[in-house]
Amino acid sequence: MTDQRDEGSMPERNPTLFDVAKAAGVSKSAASRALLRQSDVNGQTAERVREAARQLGYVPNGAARSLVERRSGIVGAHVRDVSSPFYGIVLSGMQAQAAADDVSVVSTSGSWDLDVDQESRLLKTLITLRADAIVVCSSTFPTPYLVPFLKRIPMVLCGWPEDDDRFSGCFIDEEDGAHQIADRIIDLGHRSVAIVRPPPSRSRSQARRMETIRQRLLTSHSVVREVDGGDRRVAMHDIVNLARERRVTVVMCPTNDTALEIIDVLRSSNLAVPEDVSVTGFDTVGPLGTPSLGISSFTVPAAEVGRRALAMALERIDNPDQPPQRLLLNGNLRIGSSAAAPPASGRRG
Amino acid sequence: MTDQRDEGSMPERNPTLFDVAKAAGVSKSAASRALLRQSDVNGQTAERVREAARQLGYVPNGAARSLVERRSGIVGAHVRDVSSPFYGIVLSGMQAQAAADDVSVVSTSGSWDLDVDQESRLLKTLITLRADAIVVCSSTFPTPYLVPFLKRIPMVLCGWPEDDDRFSGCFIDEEDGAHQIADRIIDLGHRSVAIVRPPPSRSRSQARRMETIRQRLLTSHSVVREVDGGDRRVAMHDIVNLARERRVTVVMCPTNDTALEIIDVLRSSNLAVPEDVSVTGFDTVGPLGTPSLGISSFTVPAAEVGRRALAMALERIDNPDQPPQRLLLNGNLRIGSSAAAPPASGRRG
DNA sequence: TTGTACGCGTTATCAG
DNA sequence: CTGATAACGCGTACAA
Repeated sequence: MTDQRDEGSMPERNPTLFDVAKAAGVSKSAASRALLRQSDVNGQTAERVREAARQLGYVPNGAARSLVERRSGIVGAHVRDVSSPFYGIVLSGMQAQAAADDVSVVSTSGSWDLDVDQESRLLKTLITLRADAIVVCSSTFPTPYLVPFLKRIPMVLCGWPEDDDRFSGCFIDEEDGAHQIADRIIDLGHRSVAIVRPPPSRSRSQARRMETIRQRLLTSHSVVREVDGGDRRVAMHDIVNLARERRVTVVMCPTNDTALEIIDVLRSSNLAVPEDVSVTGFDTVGPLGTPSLGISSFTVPAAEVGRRALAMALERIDNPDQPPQRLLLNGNLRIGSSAAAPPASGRRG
Repeated sequence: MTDQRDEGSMPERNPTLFDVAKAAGVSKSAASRALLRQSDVNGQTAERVREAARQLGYVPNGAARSLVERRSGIVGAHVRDVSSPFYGIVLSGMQAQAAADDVSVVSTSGSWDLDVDQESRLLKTLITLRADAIVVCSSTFPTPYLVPFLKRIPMVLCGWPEDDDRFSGCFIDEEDGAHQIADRIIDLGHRSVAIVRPPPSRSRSQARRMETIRQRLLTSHSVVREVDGGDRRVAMHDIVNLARERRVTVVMCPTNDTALEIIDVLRSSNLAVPEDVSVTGFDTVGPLGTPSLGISSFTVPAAEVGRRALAMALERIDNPDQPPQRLLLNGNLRIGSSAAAPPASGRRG
């Protein structure tokens, strides 16, 4: 029954439901019902309460509400690397769906160099918040770490494919994308291909996608030369040499960032793209997706992935016992001005 | 004193402190003290409690803790547009600082097309969570909407400058950047300049930065032609014509995305960059910042802005009554291969 | 050192 | 229609 409180150092305290009730001259319960717009409340008093709430700038305390309602009304999203345009757009998509379904999405995030402990901490933040569901967007966090929570809270993975079939998830069908772009390069007539390997620690999915491309190329008896992308300077040097000596007619990259950079380096070395050598990227989203840039790449529906992942999460909140469900979304291959048929003098494998 | 609970539809319930205590054969309070590593607790029992907590996979309920401690231990970040590389990197910077200071950062986010109501909703989410402080990264959300909360919760603005001096904030010194890049273009000898205006609704800061550039150019008696960036196709058409007719020798863009696209369009139109026409961008972060692309631009310390903004927020939690504090961080001008002296035949203003 | 009792702000139940 | 009252899970004086 404390009516007085000790003022902290902050000038003003967040008004509580009690404050609103007092101002409206009713009890907490009546105020609560009025604000929740439940039916069994007098229109007069209800209006008084709402007015008082507005005057005071009342915002309900989610902690208290979460405690008694046993649900927080928020969905947590963990995004390993927000500075990646792909995941930024995924997050935007989730937000759009959230607005439509009247839930709040809050996210924890980091950068590409997070280690497992740091990501665990971020996930624990979401668990501590008692998010009603969690969407995990990280292509490096080992799923076994998530398993203990799987029985307690709906979880869905999101982004690039994850094999663990204990989990639900919404993914880009990247194997299909890798096949599409490899096939197209073969169709164009290329048989001598350089592929750029990303540093494996940075992204499992990038490594895997290039491996898939390599496998596919080999089925057409192409000659595939691998360039280690670990050291950027060395990689650029190697690529220019390969192209200049006509040992490859196309350079395939794990991302569009890399492709863009390589195109620039090649042109600076007086090699014409695509006349002398073609270049391809992957996972076009954001600014690098503008048509006029013409990077040949696999364009992915990032926002759609976010939307669907959130929808899956919400569905699992209502029905937590359903079996894991996996959704693969297709991207589109777009051959822009950075790729064309190999030059006539190009070697054949 | 309820010992039994009704199992919901979720297979397993989150274990509570009570569960841990029961498993360790002690009371809730003892368990609490053991987990909080307070001193007045027997080493034996403490270990038993911690073991039980580990066995059960206990994660404290943040709502309950927040309620009793009257602080949530989380800092909220609202980011209007996470798909923008700038804010993605700002968020990464905040996260780095948060890890160092042992606080959790959770964020709400959207995309560039959020309206005021939607952003209000997102902010209210953070207030409802009772975040201990809030960092607002939005160059369009009107500060008056924030004022009511200013007295209740430490807030700091972050990103591009905001004039309202009731607020603390950490910003890029973009006026300086605008001056630097304009001055440099003048120094290179350009006197006929096209500047691309962004659609004003999209970003106040972009509009303002171009206006600053324009003002600065006028001091050197340059001829400034404005191109409305609202319709991309029309803008591109206009720019190509201006360049082809030698009515401008340089095109200045509000962002690097735009610059990159324009460079590509110009080159496709058989205009050499920078030989025939120079192009500049702004706010280089992320993939578009790779040196080899050579976009001439103002490069900004986005991660640093995030770090400092979070540090300011934490400082205000401890000392909420301090007056508003503003921090301006400088970027670096980098003239890459996209800008050079105007061609000899370039007109003079 | 340990347990008991209370309160944080809210919703839900049940008497009036 | 309204107002007490009991939880929700946790930290913490206070008593043992």
